[in-house]
Amino acid sequence: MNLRNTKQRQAILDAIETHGGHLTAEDVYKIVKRHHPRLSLGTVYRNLRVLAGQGTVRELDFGMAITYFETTKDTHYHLVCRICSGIVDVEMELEQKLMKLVEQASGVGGFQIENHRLDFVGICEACQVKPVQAAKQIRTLRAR
Amino acid sequence: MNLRNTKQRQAILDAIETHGGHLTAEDVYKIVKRHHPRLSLGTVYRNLRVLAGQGTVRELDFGMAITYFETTKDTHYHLVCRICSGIVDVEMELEQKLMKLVEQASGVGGFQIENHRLDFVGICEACQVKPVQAAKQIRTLRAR
DNA sequence: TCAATAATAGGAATGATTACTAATTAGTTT
DNA sequence: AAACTAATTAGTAATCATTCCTATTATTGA
Repeated sequence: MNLRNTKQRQAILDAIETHGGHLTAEDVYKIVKRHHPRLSLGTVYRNLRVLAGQGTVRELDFGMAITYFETTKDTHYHLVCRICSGIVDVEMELEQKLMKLVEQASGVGGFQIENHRLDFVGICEACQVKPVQAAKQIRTLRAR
Repeated sequence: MNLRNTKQRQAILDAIETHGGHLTAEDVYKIVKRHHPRLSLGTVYRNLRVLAGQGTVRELDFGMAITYFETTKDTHYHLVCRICSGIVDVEMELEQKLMKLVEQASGVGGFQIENHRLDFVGICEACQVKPVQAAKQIRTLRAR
């Protein structure tokens, strides 16, 4: 099953690399559709999975019933606001420190670690000020 | 909106505290239903959310289209197998180290961090041996 | 150019989770 | 203990992000 370099796949990757981080599949769909009007949402999902499998893009799951995607070109972690679901990037390089700590920990056994996910949950600056309006948003986001 | 101590809510919490970690809402439903035959799945979801809001249980989202729940009584992190979706616990206490590192990082601004999520993705011992059979499983798990 | 087959568009199906509502309860007050 | 009130429940319908299915199209290697 050799991968082919289709226009759609390339355009999807371009969209993710051009627009900073944290795009939903729907976001990508809207962006790419501008130049590929016949694009199908299924194509977006399929390619995002392919690209994630290659390690070209990273899937982000914050427990909000929706998946975000970003390029793996830059390494950073995320602050997720539990009120408005906003995402802020934190520049940090922890890879080696974390790996060292895990190796020392008990329970790892023969598990072969490939990568890790770390994110911080809390309340962003804006929501500390106006908590009420923002509160509605998360309910909507969580709904399916 | 004062919380009440219903039999169902207590039984749901008991189930999570009794059975180690990583239960799905469906798991909890089946366990509690044994003693509360008229239990509704919606009641389980609602109470899991209430308990998570209280900080009594922790929600685990590994990007597998399903949410796991566990008691917050013990602190540990998780190794998630990307083949069979199995979960292994790692005993480690990083809270303070991580918090110190984040404070030094750039981009945090006025964000008020309440807690964090850290998990490691890779391949468990079993799936390193027999990768083929296991491969099917994840597709099923990911399907909605 | 041409065959082989990966990928696509479009739409239907899936399934975890949430929403809704009438009936039931826990906790409180008389 | 009876009455009261708001929280909670059971049961079921609805939601919606994501996956699946299939006929058609496009890419690539020969």
